[in-house]
Amino acid sequence: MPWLLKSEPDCFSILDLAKSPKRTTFWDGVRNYQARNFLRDSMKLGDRVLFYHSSCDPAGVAGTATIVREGYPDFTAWDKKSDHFDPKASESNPIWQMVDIQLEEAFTDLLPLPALRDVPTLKNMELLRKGSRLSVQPVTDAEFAAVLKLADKLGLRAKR
DNA sequence: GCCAACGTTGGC
DNA sequence: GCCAACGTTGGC
Repeated sequence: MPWLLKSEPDCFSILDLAKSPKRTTFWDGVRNYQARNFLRDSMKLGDRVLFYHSSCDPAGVAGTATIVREGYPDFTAWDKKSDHFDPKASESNPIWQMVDIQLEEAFTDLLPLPALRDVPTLKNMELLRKGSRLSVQPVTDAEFAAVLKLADKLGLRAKR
C-alpha cells in the first residue's frame, strides 16, 4: 500500500533526503499513536511514499520515496538531547517506531496542495480532509497514480 | 500570526 | 469514564 509522509522542509526537506547517504534516512520523531501503528504494522518493504512538505508556502508533494526498512524502535525517543525526547520511552519500552525510506524521485518543483484539490480522483484523500493532521497516512493506489499523473501534466518529472 | 481542528492530559 | 483545559498541527 502506498503512503504519504509529511515533513516540514525547514526541518527535513526532500533535498536533505537527496543529500543523505544512499539517499536514505530513518523517519524519526513520529509521536502520534495512529501514525505509529501504521509505521509498526502496515508499512512494508518496497511500499511507495509521497514525500509531502507541510507548513510551508505553498505546501505540497515534493517527490516520492520507498520503504527500505520496516518498523523498528525510534531510538530518538529515549535520547534526552533529541527534540523528540519522550520521558515515557526507553530501550526496553520504545513506544515509538520508525522506518527507513529511500528517495525515489524528487519533483523538479513542488506539486502544490491547491492543485491536488482540483483532481476528482483525490476527492477523498486523507490529506485533503478538513482538519486532517495525520503525519503518516495511507494512500490508495489510484490516489498515488493520480498524483504522479498530475505531476507529469505539470511537467514536474524531469527524469524518465 | 491567526485560528480551527484535533489529540492528550488530568481532575473529578 | 467524562470532559474541560491545554498544547500542537498546519493551511491560510
